[in-house]
Amino acid sequence: MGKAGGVVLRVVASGAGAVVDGIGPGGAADEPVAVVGEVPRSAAPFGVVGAESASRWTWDDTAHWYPRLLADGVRVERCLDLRLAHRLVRGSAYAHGAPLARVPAGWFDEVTAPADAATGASAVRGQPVAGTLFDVDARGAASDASPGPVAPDAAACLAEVALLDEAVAGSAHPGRLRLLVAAESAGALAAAEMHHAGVPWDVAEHDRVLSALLGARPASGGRTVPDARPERMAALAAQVRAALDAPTLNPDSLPDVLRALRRAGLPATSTRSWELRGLDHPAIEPLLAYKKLSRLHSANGWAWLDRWVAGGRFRPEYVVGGVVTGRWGSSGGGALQLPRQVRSAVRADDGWSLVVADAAQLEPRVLAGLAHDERMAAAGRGRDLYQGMVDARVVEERAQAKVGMLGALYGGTTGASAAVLPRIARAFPRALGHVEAAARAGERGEVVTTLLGRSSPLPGAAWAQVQADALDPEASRNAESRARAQTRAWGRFTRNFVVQGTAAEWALCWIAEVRRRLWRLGEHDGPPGRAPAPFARRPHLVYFLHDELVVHAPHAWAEAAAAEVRDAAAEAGRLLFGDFAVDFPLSVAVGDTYAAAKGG
DNA sequence: GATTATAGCGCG
DNA sequence: AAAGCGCGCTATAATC
Repeated sequence: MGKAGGVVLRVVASGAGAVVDGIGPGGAADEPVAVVGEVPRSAAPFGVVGAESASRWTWDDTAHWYPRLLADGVRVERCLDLRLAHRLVRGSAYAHGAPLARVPAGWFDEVTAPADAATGASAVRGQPVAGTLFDVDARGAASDASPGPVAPDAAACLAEVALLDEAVAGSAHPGRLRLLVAAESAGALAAAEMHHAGVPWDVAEHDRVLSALLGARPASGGRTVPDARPERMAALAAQVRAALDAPTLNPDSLPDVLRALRRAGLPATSTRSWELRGLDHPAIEPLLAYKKLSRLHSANGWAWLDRWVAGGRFRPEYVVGGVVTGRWGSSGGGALQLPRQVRSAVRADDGWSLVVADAAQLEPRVLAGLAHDERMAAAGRGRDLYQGMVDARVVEERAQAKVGMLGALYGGTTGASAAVLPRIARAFPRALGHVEAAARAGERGEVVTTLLGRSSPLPGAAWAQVQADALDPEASRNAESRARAQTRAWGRFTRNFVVQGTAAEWALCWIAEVRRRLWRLGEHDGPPGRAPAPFARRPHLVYFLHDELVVHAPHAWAEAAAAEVRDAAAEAGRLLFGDFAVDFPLSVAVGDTYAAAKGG
């Protein structure tokens, strides 16, 4: 028995592949804890998974360990990800006085662990890393050049647990921080599981979409042809060249295009689509069409398909905590930017369905809860929030509500948004007051914090320098206006941070609840599908996009899964806002493809 | 020749 | 028709 912070630890097995399991004194504040130094090839023999589902696996980095377990078909119910927890708690204004905040930056402060690339690559093929499991951990002993921080061993993990426990217990909001850490950790599990399961991808359908829009695929066999554009793109390029009387124009070269436009007498200052749309010239239409197709071709065309889809699955890497606000990032294939054009290629396996859910007006609803704005919460209760604003006579039309609300969240100061902002401010003074306060704090260079305790970064040294320059008595007007612009920009960032960040917390709770509930549904007794173990007979998450998720479920279980997704959203709202009632309605659709389910 | 920066556009 | 926030990715330009 060892004691670390308020957590009692019990050694289950030790040595190479050490697993340390433990049970805390009880209560939500002292969850059972397991610390894993190294994970054995299959952890099932240790009996800490499944049968003892109350255990909370604790490890340095979910993204490093969990893919190996999943490759063995092992699912972990709960975990504490020390790296994610460290970054959250250390950076949180709620815990600013703790010793944790003063330890020197080390391995736990890295955004992503160096060896993750290899782990991810192996998981892409659904195979465990052969022969490396008990080898020297490559993360600390990096091949050559820069050594970097050393990966923590079990003792370092235990020390980290103690520091975290102390910091959270002594923080301004221990309950919120615990929920945040648990939700972030659960998100890491979900992210690894989604990578493992993959998005079911219909390559033939994707190819049909591309061929229909782009025309015949250019021959790629043999050597590369210099001007090997798909048929439709080549035709449009020819039209643009003809219209601009520029026979050698490369439509992919921005300076080239800009020069040609100006030579044609057009007042273009850039080649951005929205600017081109305002110009009147026969070259514009084919140029815009070309750019649209070019984007599809380069970002999500055949090359993308070849590179990112294998075995009927798209397996992006989700980067939990990869965005300052707490949203996830992604790497590999642009998972969070899948254009609508190709979403029909996301297709359930035979005998399976997709449940596609997205949270309606998530950010404004979160703001209502965050600011305890009862009138705003009421406007969204049981209905579309923007329609509710029309019904309450805040604005005349739904579109005004939407554009005005977005302006409030982002700090818009111009156009239609600014025009309706005063009416929204009058109707919802608490909500608007909350984001205004966040903006003012940011303008003063202060930190702002989400509901559960994720704090914004401080502006960098360059920011301070610009501010200092402007205070110089001999500062130019230019320097002053630069400083002012920068101040306002940081205010817009912190204004949005509290809302986007708290919305990300809601989404983490949602996805955590969904994965827990889906697993509880149990195994379907039909034949196994094409999903890898442990999900072959179970509904499972396959895609997550900020306020939207997709579940892949055996056909007969799709409706049950959809119900769980809805209930999970309500639960997420309760977890964040407790007794303050805010509705979080979802649009949920069950269908064969992502596009169909979205009504597109 | 290899790297880094930029413009532009996809998503929420 | 876009602005105001947050991202990732690609092709090309610029730079070493």
